[in-house]
Amino acid sequence: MVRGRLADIKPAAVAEEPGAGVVERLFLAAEALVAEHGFEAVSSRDITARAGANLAAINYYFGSKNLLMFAIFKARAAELNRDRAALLRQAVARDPGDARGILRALIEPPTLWVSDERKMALRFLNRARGEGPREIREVIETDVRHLRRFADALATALPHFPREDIMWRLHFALGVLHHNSAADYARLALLSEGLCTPDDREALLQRLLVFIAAGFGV
Amino acid sequence: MVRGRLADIKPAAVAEEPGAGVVERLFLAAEALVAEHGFEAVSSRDITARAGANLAAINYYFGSKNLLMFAIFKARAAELNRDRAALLRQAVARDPGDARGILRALIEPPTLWVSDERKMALRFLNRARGEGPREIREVIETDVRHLRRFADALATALPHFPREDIMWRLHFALGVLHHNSAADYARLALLSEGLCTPDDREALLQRLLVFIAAGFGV
DNA sequence: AATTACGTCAAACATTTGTTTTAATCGATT
DNA sequence: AATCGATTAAAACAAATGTTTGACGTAATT
Repeated sequence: MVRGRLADIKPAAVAEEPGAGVVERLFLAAEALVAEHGFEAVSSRDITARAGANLAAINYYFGSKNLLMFAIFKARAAELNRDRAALLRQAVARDPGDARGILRALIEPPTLWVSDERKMALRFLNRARGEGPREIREVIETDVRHLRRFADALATALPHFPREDIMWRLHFALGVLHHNSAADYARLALLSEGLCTPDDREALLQRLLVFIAAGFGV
Repeated sequence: MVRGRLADIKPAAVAEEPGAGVVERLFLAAEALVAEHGFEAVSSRDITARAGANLAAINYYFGSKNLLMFAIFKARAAELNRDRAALLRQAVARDPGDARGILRALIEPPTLWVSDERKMALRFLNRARGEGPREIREVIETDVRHLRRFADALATALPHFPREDIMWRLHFALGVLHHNSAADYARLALLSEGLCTPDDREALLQRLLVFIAAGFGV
């Protein structure tokens, strides 16, 4: 009786082919369902039905429903952080004093993730922040290593800023970025009478960069 | 057999005295519990236990648990909107071209709501945005009348801005404001190594105003 | 005093949830 | 071919959920 083989799972190896393994299908089904309907609205039965798997599959392969969610979160958060870290490295290597480049490294990945799978990943991560299981939210709250890289880079680029200022503004900038769910865009589209849509991602990236960089005075 | 007396309820009349009526106690208990633990973590039994009421009281007085949540949401959202609208009126009457004053009207109420009851109300509203029942989220998405007042005022104050720009920046500004849960502050405190805490509300208001006004170029 | 409406209470209801169990099935290796 | 481990399948499980019921008491009204 083998159970809870979480250690064996390679979360990055997620294929989209319909004939993919059960583990991948569960991963993608859970991610898409949560992205669309939220954590609480998605049951184990919904996930296994969409994945074409048996109800027991989640517990067999992941140990529990929450561990499945945690695996998805870890995989997607790692992808996002990796993209951001790479851009941050490039920006700092190019010019350590270019605060705008550093901010762009923070903004660009979530803004330009536009493939279907990536969109789902982003919406999953966005939801996880507020609705996700306690284990996930704790990681988000307590693991600040990724953000500290940006804080340090910004402190170097803006030596005249007190560190407290850097932190607060970084906090505000993250607020802008997290406020990017489909629901938020729906309200914006309604408010602007269809004038503002998130379709043109390059334009959105520019708007975000201009707004946030202005907040940093650069 | 009388049931679902929602129409009779005056949500604004919320007293804090321990001897208050069952309706008020249910209202405050549900609000506080949701503020602290989130919508999904709070059951009807939790609420009635905290309110010192019978399990059936929620359905008797409000018709259902969701209608109770909706009543709380309506009451608190109305309070917040009323405060903001009053400040907006004053700001525009003082100087229709003062964009910063308009933005302050948007920022000040949620930032200076510091009494225990008000803090609970804010955390409830913040949670409602993402985790709340569908009915609440639909109202948030579709009822943009309140925001449109600010958009119009900003458009008047900043005539050289294309309306699209106003809308996007207002959208970004709301992102900053919504990003104000206890969890977010916990992460900020950790990230800044205790440097940044939301205790000094006047200072926080100033920081928010500076950041957002800069985003509007004013 | 009788009646009526209102409020409270404990109990039960029907669902749905995540998880576990037990058996059957498949596939490769011996 | 036989065996053994890994996977799938169906069923059952216990716990928790929101809601409803019907009885009981009480206070006001007729």
